[in-house]
Amino acid sequence: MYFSPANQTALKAEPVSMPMSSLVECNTHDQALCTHEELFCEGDKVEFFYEVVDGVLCNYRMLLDGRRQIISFAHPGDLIGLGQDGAYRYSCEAVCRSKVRSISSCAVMRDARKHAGLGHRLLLSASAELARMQEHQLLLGRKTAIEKLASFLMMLAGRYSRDGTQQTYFDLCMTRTDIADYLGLTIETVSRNMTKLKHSGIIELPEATIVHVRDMNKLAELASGDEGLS
Amino acid sequence: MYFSPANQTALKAEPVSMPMSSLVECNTHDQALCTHEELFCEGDKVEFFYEVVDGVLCNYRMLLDGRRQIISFAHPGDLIGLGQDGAYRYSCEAVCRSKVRSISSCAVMRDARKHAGLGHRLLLSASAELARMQEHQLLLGRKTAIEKLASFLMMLAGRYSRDGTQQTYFDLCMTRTDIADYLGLTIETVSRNMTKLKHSGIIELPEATIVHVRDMNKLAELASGDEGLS
DNA sequence: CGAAACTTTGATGGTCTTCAATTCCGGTGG
DNA sequence: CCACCGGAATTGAAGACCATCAAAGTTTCG
Repeated sequence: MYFSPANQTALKAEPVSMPMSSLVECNTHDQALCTHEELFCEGDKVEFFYEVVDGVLCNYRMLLDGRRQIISFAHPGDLIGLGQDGAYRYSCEAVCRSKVRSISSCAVMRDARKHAGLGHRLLLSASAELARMQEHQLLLGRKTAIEKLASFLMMLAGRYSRDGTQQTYFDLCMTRTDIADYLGLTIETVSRNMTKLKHSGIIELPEATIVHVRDMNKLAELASGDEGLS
Repeated sequence: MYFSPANQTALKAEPVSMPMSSLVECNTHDQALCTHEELFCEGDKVEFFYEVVDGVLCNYRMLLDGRRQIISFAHPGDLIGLGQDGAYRYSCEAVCRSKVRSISSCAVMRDARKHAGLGHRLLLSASAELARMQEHQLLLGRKTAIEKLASFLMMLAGRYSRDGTQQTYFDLCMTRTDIADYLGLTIETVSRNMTKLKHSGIIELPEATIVHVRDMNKLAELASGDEGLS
C-alpha cells in the first residue's frame, strides 16, 4: 500500500490563479463583517457566492441542542457557498473582522454554462474542498486530541504560507471555542493540549491566539499520527 | 436560526438522471469485484472514473499505524474518483461483491470542456458529495455512538429507498469493522449499540447484517441528536 | 465436520468531557 | 493611573463514554 510522503499536502492552500470575481460578468459587492457576524444561515436562500478578501470565516452545522461542528474555515482567496442548490446547507460567520466580495450566484451559474473556463474553475474549487474535507474526516474520526491540534496547526501553517514555505509565526484569528468546534473537542481539551505542545517545546504562545512553531518536523510527525509525544 | 425540517434529507441518494457512462463518448468497461477487493489505492495514478453498477464500495484513508477512516460508501449510481487530479487521495475497495463500470478519466475531462451538460452533471455530483461529507463531519465530530449508529441506519434507509420512501428492511452489505471505520468507533461499540437499538425495539436484526427498522421516527429522533434513548 | 472469520458480551482502563474555580487580558470609567 | 468588569483561557478534580483486552458464541464455507 502506498502513502503520500506528506499527508498534509492536501491541506495546503491551492493557489487560486485568478479571483473568481474577475471571471464573472456581473457586479460584485464588498462587504465588511465584524467578529461573529453572520454571513448567512443554514436554510437561507442562496443568492450569492462569496470570495474571501480578508480575514477568516467558518462554515458550520449545528445539532438542535447546540452542539456545533465547524466544517471548514475560509481564508482569503477561498470561495464560500459553492455546491449549494436552493438553500444553504450550513451557516457561515466571521471568526474575526473580515471582508468578503459577494457575487450573484445566478450570474455564476449562467456563465458556467457558457464559459468552460469558469466551469472548470468551479470544479477545481470543489475538488480542493473535497480533499480538505477528506483530511478533516480522517482527523475527526481517528486522531487523538493532540494529533488533531497538531494537524490543525499544520493546516494553518500551510494556509498562511508565503511563496510555498510554511509560516512558523501566525495569528490563529479565532478563539478556543472555534478551534474546539473544528476539531470535535471541548475548549478545555484544546487548551490542555496547547499547553502540552508549549511545554514540549514544539510551539511558543506569545499570546493566546499567536503561535510560533519552533519544531515543524515534530509537529508534522504528531499530526501524521505515527508518533506520540515523548 | 433556521434548521431544515429533517437533517437527514441531505443524505438521501440524489436521483441520478442518467448514467454517467451514457454521457461520455468512449468505451466503458465493466468489472466485477469480490469482497474486500481493491479498486484502487491512495497514490495510484488516476486513469478511470467508476460508476457503481451493483454492490457497495468504500473510499477510505489510513494513518500509518493502521487506523482507518471510511470517507464514504458508494452505492449503485454513485460515481467514484471525481475531484482527483493526478493521483487518488484515498483508497477504494468493495465491501461486498460489486460491479463497477470504468470510464476513461481523460475522456470525461475532455468531454466536460465541450458539453456543458456533462460539466454540470459533474458539478452536481461533486455538490451531492460535499453535502454528504458535511453531514458526516457533523456526525464524526459531535454525535454520540448511538446517534452515529442511528444516523448511519437512516442514511442507508434513504439510500435504499424505492420511489422516494425510505426502506425499512435492508442488508447492510458490510461487516461491523466497516461500520466502525465509517463512524469513527470500534467494532465492539458498534455491536453494543446495535444491541441497544434492538432491545429498545427500534430495530430488529434477523441476521447480523440485515436490519428491519420498526420505528423510523424514533430512529430519526435519535439520529438528529435532540433526544436520548429512553 | 472443523477451521477461520465475524459478532457478541463482559471486565477494566484511558481519554476526553464536565463541572468548577482561578487567572489572564483588554476595555471602561472613576 | 489604577480599580473594576466581562470575556476568554487556563487549570484542577471527578466522572462518563468509549476503547481495549479477553473470552465465548455464531456464522460461513471449504
